Amino acid sequence: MFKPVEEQMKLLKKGAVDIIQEEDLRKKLEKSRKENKPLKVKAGFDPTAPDIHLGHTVLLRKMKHFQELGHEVIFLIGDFTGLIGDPSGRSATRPAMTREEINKNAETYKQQVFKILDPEKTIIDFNSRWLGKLTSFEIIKLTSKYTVARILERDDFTKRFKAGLPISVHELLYPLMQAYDSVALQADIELGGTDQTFNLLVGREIQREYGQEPQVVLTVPLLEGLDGVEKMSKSLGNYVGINEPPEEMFGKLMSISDELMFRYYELLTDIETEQIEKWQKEAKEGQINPRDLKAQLAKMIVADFWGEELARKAAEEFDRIFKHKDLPSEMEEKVIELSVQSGNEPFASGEAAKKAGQAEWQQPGATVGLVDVLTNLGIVPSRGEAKRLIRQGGVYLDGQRIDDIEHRLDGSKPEQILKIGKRKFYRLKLVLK
RNA sequence: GGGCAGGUACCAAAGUGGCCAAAUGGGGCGGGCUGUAAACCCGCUGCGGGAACGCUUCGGAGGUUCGAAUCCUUCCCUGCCCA
Repeated sequence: MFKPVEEQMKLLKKGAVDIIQEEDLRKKLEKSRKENKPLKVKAGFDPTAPDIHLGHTVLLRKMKHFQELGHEVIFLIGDFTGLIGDPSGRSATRPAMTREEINKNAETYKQQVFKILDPEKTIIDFNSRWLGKLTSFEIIKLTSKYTVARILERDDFTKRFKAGLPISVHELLYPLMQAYDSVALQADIELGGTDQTFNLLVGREIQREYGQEPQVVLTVPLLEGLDGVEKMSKSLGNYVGINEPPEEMFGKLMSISDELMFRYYELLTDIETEQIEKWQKEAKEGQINPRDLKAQLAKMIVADFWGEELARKAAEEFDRIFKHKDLPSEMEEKVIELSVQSGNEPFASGEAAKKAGQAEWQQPGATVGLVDVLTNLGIVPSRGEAKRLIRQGGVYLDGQRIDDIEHRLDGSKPEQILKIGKRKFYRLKLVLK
């Protein structure tokens, strides 16, 4: 039933940063094969992000590898630990979440992970199931199995400690709680991003304390976000959500740097490393246009979530707009109501306008200022922002740049294409009221 | 419990009675160049106003002053040292 150990090892090692200990993993695989019993593979997810993005999929893909090999994958939602706030990778205390938020996010997770994981083979669990039941006595017993010095070894804590930043006591408990998850589940393997290494290792120690065979820790790299520097995260806004529409996804992926593109190939596709390296070389030597490679990557990733057909369409749409400088085939429609009343009340009222020699403002008929259009439609947050945008030449009406902040629209053209910056298009409708 | 140092815009960080809507850097946005890449160049970046200017902002609340981010009181928060 199970594939030969070395064959399994090859797939599992692909893209992994660390396997602690590799020998232990091999042994576990051997035992599983001999007894024809799948390994319990656990990966914990913090319920902070309501939307799964490509960063999460690096780990999900690794989970899928285990599923493909016939092992039991547990998608653990840290609903209890979410109440504490994971300090990993943080320079500040993470705010605790409410029960409602967590539940809502957990639901979203469930809906999304199956775009990658096999629903038949995935067990979803919540750590509140056991952590919520621990008595004070048991918690203290758990905490007695680890020392403060060891917890402070952790990078995040050390950094914060040295920088004089606050660390709350409950944060120190986090690694222990997560470790206890492994005890409760009797996990054979725990997966996580490299930022989780410490927590995962504590799991090994604590399992030993509870008389279990320590889990194997397998870490995957953190995916850099679109900026190529920070890790991909919702809060940094440098992410590609797996629920995003194909065009959106495609566009975002086309905006990444060349360097990052190869990284994404490595971590987000099944392309062999050798092939990626070859492309890298060819791009450098000018044999391949990096743009084309990027388009291929974008297409592949979009296809993972939306299918080939939609991916192809997204690519076409992209070319249409940016290569051929054409209009998108679909644009959001925005409607503005014009009324004679509003038209007769420009910025300054009668007296003031006259004084300033701005009699032309008094034109009869229904008009609306472009600045008002932008703000009223919620395209920009404030009028100042709208003016800045116009003044700097970022606003186009029917392809023509408008850089006059006093530009007004009347009803003569009931429908126009409003373009903001390089990539935002709207179908603007003026309705006379 | 005592002593010390701090809390400034999205972030970091200057400013220590008027010239401060607040230097500088990062980020963001717009423009240019491009391959919606990187690098680079230019501009903008509290709110309202075409502008003059007005309004709100420097942890919270009070106060001194013609005038406060800057001085005083008090409260909250953080770090360090001592106990």
